Amino acid sequence: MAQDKRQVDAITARDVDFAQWYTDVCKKAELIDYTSTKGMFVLRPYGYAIWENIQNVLDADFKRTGHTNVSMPMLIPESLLQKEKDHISGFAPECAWVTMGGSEKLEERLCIRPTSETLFCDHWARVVHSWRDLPMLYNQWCSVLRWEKTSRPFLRHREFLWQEGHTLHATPEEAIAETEQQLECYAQFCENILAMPVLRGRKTLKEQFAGAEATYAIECMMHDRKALQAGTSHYFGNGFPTAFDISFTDKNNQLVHPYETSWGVSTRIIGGIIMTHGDDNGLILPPRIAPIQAVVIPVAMHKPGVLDAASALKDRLAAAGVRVKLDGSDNSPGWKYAEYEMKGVPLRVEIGPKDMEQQQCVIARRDTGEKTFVPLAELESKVKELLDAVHDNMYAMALKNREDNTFDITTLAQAKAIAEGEGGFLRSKWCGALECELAMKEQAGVTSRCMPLEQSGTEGVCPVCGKKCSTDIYWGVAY
RNA sequence: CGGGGUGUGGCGAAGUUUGGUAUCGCGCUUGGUUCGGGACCAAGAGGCCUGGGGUUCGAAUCCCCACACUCCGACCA
Repeated sequence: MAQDKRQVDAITARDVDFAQWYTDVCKKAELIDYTSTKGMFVLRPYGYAIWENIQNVLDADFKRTGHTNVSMPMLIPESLLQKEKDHISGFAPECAWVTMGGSEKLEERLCIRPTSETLFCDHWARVVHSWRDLPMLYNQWCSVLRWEKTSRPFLRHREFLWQEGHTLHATPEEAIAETEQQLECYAQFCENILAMPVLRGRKTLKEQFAGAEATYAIECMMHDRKALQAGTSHYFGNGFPTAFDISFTDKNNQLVHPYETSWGVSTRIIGGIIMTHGDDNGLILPPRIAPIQAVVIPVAMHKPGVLDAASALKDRLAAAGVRVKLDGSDNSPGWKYAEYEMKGVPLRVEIGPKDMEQQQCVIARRDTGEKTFVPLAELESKVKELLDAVHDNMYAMALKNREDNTFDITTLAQAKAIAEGEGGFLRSKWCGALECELAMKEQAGVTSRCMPLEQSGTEGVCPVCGKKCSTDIYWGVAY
């Protein structure tokens, strides 16, 4: 299109340089800004609004299953962090410490929380006494700090926002059920709200969370065929409760340790949304979390009645429960089209003098670019219908990308060829040996993503050692 | 943490090789004309060139040292 020449702020093409495209979108869609503190970012109003919508949906889900929100301290005494030794050895390299209080050196240094298992356990050790106190179903929305060496918007911040659920149960069965329930909660959130298809699976021992007995995750494929872990759910057994001396008297009057879980989703998932759905015109937001679901653009708005007509459309949509914005600024219509495409607004509603004569408006979809003339009488129903259609199409496109780029392999050579070529998910059997997992990393450059919960049950061979085995596993290059 | 790249008004760049006190586009402000895919005209405002040392009569430019961002690895969510 000739008009494209006027795009002064065009972003890097997605398939030319995906990393640069990603950074361009984060900045130009006004999601994020850099700060004077290395590795830390500002979530700007539009970026934070996405997070708020994610919070609203997830928080309601958590509450529906009986969880309540709490707030734990930001600082952890070193002695507390050291109680569970796998945990501290996993997190020690990325802890930041507070060593001074005012001008006084502290007797014991305090870790700025990288995660809060130890804080929850410390608290529970004080308050849990009886089986009647269980389960403890807690969650907190907070930020945590990990001293990362490199950072990228949303994908890796030194400080990031997340929610961490922590629960305590009387039996292992109950705790495992909780772990699975929360994994499924995340999976459905991704699929039904974010239009992101996920693989539900268990992590290998090597990829397991520090201190966990089992780690489950949902894995998504980004447009560049790399993997992003969108959420995790851990089963801890009673390792932490034992280390922290949490015990309760059960129904048989026996003093026993309870079983624990934790699960989390962070702002990283916003990076996943961007990299799953975006295109060369910028962001494409899933309608169900888009801060603006429809933007009304008046055309030739100096002409009599146009602005009033546009305003009426906005009011009707707002009354129908649609998150809608009217852009009455004096930028040209074309400028506004490009602007809201960059910001990923799912629907654009145009109204101008010609439409007013016809008692209609124009609705353009962000995902396909398709424009439809809609009689004004059908505005609300059509907008809702299109929002669902956009969601469904976004999901279908993302699923197609994953399916087209998932390959069954039986040898290391095949794995290497695919990883060095276009990339994608590799599906194979795995014998369970760490050496074979490491060989995949060293020779093919891929790490294990997960062992899917749905196992085929068939027998095959490990692509590295050739041994007969039946565990299905996915490999890929991860963010 | 290793290897590359970059740092000049809000953004993107030119100027650096060959030192002489900063240029352009976009954006911003004001006024006017426009408005169906990033409008046009006019008049303005805004930078001691990432920071700190050094060389020099004189440094955006040459030399050291920091810092930040970015890409590729390693590591990690």
